[in-house]
Amino acid sequence: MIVSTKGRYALRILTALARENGCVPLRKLAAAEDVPFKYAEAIVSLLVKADFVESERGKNGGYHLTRAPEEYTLAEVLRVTETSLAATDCTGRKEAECPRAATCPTLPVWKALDKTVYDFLSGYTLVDLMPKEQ
Amino acid sequence: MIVSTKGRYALRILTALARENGCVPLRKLAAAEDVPFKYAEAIVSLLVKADFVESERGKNGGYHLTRAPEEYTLAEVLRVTETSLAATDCTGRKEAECPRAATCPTLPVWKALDKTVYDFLSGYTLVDLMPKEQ
DNA sequence: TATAATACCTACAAAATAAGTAGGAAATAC
DNA sequence: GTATTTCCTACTTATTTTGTAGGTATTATA
Repeated sequence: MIVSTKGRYALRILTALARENGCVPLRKLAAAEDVPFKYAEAIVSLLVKADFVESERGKNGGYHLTRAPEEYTLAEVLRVTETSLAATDCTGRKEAECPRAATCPTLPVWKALDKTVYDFLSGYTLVDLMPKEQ
Repeated sequence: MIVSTKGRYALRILTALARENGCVPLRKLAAAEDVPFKYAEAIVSLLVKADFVESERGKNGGYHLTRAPEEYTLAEVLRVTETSLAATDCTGRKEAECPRAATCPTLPVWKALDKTVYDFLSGYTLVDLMPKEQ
């Protein structure tokens, strides 16, 4: 699988933030988006580290986006939340390990697949995940 | 990840078979391709069920392909060996479960991604995984 | 200044999946 | 009848994913 529950939760949280204008407490976001609150905390901490959101602490605190929604591609977001976006370990976590790599005829196929997926995910932004009004 | 160790082992076994003309015992294939023998047994049993290979039992037995190597697309093979080729649970194992499905704005994106990956994998066959002679 | 609401942090636990093993029964060439 | 093979069931181990528990630090506001 390419996109885990965690990644989809991250996208839900970000799109929920994109609908608001001010600072939104996580408890509210998590409840609205059906994300377990404590898990949401772990996820948002990744989003803060990646500078996708900024936090305000203390009472009335919460989170807000740091950019316009159309400036978050799915590729960028998922690269942060997924352990690996690579098609296989051969091009992901164990890329350096494989003794076959130099001559492996399959490796170029996985690399091309990685690029295909990455290009696809780069073609969508948060805006594409927000229900249109009509 | 899209393609597991199991799937890659299956492809190795099939390409190894493609290089031979007769019936090859699994013990030899597994040794040549660095696949743990017992795991290889489990994998080949899937390949038999999918009619990708045929077996001959008893002494001098083994396996052989049922088609020409160029008639096995990666998509076909991996659909058999991977738990799910879907980009997410939303389009895979839990497709029917999600109460959001009817209105989810993200679902069409995952479906398009699934198609992109599937089309990519349909564009390669075993032949593309076999080292060229020169 | 106390209180309540929030972000933030570390460690742990549970569930699911992937990867691999063990031990044999059934078939077949020789 | 023996050696070699496929085939079958069940189990084990490792890894990853998905969460949870319990607190500390920060801040608005009554």
